[in-house]
Amino acid sequence: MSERDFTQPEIDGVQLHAVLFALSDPTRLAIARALADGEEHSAGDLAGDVPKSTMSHHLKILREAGITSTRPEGMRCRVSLRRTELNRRFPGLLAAILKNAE
Amino acid sequence: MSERDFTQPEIDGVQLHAVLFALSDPTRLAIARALADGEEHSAGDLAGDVPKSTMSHHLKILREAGITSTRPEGMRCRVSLRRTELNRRFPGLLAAILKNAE
DNA sequence: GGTTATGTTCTATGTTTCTAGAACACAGCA
DNA sequence: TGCTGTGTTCTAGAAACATAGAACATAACC
Repeated sequence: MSERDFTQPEIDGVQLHAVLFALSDPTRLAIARALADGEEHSAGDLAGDVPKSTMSHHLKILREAGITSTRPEGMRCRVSLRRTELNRRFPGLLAAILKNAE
Repeated sequence: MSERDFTQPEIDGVQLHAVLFALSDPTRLAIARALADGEEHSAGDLAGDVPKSTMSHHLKILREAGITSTRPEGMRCRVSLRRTELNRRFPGLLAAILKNAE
């Protein structure tokens, strides 16, 4: 085996309350804001002074809530917002949250 | 003394993550949806088969998050959405959540 | 192979949250 | 005053969550 497992839910299975819960944590909301530039970021890039195990935990919650997508690239990982998909599933939701998080 | 205390935060002090957290619980999201008709509802009216102590707990969280307003009237209480105020504080947020909760 | 860099998983600790029964408080009414 | 309806507060147990150190896994490079 190989290839790390970054399973993420299909967009149609994403639950509204899970999205709201994931973004109700200040640390995770900050991560989402950082990803709002549309670029891929590495976990270390997003971490700041948060320990990496804690960061990994938060990224997992965001990923499993359907908010982010994580892709392995070499020895780091690339995290991005599932903006288009989320907007199809919950029109206007992510935009409203991110805008009001400024 | 008298008059039950239903203190609610001033709208400018309402925190986004608290709003998201309050609505991340399915029971509370259902309460918010029921209140979305713009009418005042009593706690018992909203309760369904949820025990009243549990209901009181959820209503308190919604109230302290700044989402609802509770007014005592006789021996019952009147709960309503702070829709206009919330929309001023976080434009488009509540509408996006309620619409996607359907 | 050995070393370094980047993250994940494991494990443990403490906090918060959910649920709901029991007791209490208040309002209305006979 | 007593009785009933409505809801809050108290209390406790279970479950979920946040945090973070330690160990492990993977990738790149010497």
